[in-house]
Amino acid sequence: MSSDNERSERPGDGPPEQLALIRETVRQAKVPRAKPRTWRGAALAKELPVARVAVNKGVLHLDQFFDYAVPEELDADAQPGVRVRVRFGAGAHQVRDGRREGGRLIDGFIVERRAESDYSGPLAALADVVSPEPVLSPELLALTRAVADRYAGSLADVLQLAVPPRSARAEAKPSPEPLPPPGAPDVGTWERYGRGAGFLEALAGGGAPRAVWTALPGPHWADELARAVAATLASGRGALVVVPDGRAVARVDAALTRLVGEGRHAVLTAEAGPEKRYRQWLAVRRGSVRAVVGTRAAMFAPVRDLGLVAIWDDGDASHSEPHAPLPHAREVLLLRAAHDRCGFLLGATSCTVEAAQLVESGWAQPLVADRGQVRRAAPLVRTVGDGELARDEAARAARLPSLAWQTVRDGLKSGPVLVQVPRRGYVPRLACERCRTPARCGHCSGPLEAPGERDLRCGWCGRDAGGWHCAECGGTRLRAQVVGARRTAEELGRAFPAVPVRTSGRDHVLDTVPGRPALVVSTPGAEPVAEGGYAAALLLDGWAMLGRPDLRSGEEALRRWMDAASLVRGQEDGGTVVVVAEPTLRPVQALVRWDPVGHAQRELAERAELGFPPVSRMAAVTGPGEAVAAFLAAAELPGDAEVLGPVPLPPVAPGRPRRPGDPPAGESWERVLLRVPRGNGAALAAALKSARAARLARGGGDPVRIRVDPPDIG
DNA sequence: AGCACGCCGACT
DNA sequence: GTCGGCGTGCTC
Repeated sequence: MSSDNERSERPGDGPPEQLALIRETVRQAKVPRAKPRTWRGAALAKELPVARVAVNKGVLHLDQFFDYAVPEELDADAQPGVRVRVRFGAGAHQVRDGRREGGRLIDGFIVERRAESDYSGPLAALADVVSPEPVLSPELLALTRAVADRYAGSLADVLQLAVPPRSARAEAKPSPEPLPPPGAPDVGTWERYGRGAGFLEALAGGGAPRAVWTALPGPHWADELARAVAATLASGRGALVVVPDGRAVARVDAALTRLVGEGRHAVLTAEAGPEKRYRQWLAVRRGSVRAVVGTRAAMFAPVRDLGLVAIWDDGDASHSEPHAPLPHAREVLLLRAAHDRCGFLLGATSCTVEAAQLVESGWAQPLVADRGQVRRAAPLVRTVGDGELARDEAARAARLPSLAWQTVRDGLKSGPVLVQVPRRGYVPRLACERCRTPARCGHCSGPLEAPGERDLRCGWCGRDAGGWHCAECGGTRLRAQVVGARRTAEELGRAFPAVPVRTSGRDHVLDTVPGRPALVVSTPGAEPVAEGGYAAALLLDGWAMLGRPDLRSGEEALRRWMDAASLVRGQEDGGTVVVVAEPTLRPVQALVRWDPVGHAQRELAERAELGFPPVSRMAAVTGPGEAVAAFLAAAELPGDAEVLGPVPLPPVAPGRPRRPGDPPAGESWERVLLRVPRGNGAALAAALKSARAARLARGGGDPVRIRVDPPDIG
């Protein structure tokens, strides 16, 4: 490539034939040699002439380091951690016109300078040092290695996630001088939690406490996170906070600025352009700022002397990285906490089973408020079951129960009222209009769907269900069990014509709304914060959330309800929430009692009984049936690994957004689940990795997809 | 992934 | 005899 020639022929480079070094012909190279080659005749670095390079190529069986010779001209710049270009490929040994030809130029990172190589063949020379900026520190290398191993992925894939693309302009700018550590903050609203003050003190005193924090509902969580960061900064160490989205970043950023001023922390989000992002990242890497708040990509931020890693709302799906090897921010931060022996804080209004397990295993202490605090902060929650709804004549006409109407009407007297509706695109579950029995397929009992206005078919087997009648009451009319955001907004708007209606959803997310009476219709996750809190909330998406046949559906429904209900005033201030869902269901009861931890503990106990994650570690292998079978036959799985399946994967329903791991359109794939006891996850990942490497090396058959911690086990 | 080496059939 | 098919294996 011409650009390469330009590089290697720039002034200051040695003569190409010298760079070509030490290379005898390929034929001679085949002759067995007793000793490694010497660098006869080549102008090489005098000290440590070998650079060990992590080659940035995602191919799995190349997941190893390669040694290159360091030419004298590159000696000064070729330090550990810098980006380099190297020739890589079978042609790299060819010598033509005294210059090494062939082999593609690819990117990599120097991980180490050494005196000699343990590779027996002749070494090629580094083609170039891209920049003298050492971006891959030993700590970041160790972390990315650990993440790759945890997820049976390659180091190169993880490096791609961890090290942002270079921007020469950003590198040219010097980062600002670091500010001295701030003073330790006072406890603020952490006093509401039993061990909250002690947790902050431990951080400020240089300790490494680990906690799962169940945040009280209300607006204080961002400030409380910021105080944990400030306490860590006060100890002279760095801190890292990962939150689900840009709105949450902005809240923590603002709280942190109030607490420690500007210049002590960096914000890392995808929203900033690549150059700005790299500039912020460099400021962190260079030690100019000691604290980071950001979205999931920030989980790899190279914070110096890490004293605390924190994650907010770990149940939020955006903490799952959608690029290979699909790591989850919580798991990456757990690896960092273990590796760096730093503090760990997992906070959420609700509670995932994984969080409950960190407490149950004794690894983390719980940070919870007592029931009195909870009662003060949480709204009054009331339920309307579907049966009740069906018997309620007024509700049938208006599609909303009278309790809900009453709550909205009362709430609007004193402030804004939040209405949480399912996201558009959720396929509404259909039910008998008269008795509310879910409509099921006569052949396979799958749920019925109405993709068009008129069509009616089974969501599992696809059979037409035109002549449906209710198996319970003989009714022939159906209703959607959830109502769309727009229609609900319209109806409520018509019912309260004097009140403004605002909507917040995917296309257009409101950040805040004023404290005046208004109807605020929002999809889950997009709820704006109301000044002074909402007077009331109506949670209408219960059917959509709980109807899904997913292990997490209960936890997920509770999380979304609690996130919305947290924006409502406490019950002392009249805050009321009405949830339209069957009151006997476990997540509904947990919402009424405001007991997310108890819910997670019960889920965890159930998973333990069934051998489900996180009590066990699972991995999914998917692909064409023969490929999955061949892969399993060749893999040397750990002795205690259970093989579940294979089962055919349901084809991707038309219209459903594609997720990573979905088969290509039109293909039918199979899936096998592999299960090992907790603690043997590393062995399982290693076995999967070497099996895939062997398969790729042989070039045999269709590739399979491997997913550690599959999210959607039935 | 590329790319070269190597051991088999049709051509000057 | 030699050119070239693409099966197999390596890349510092």
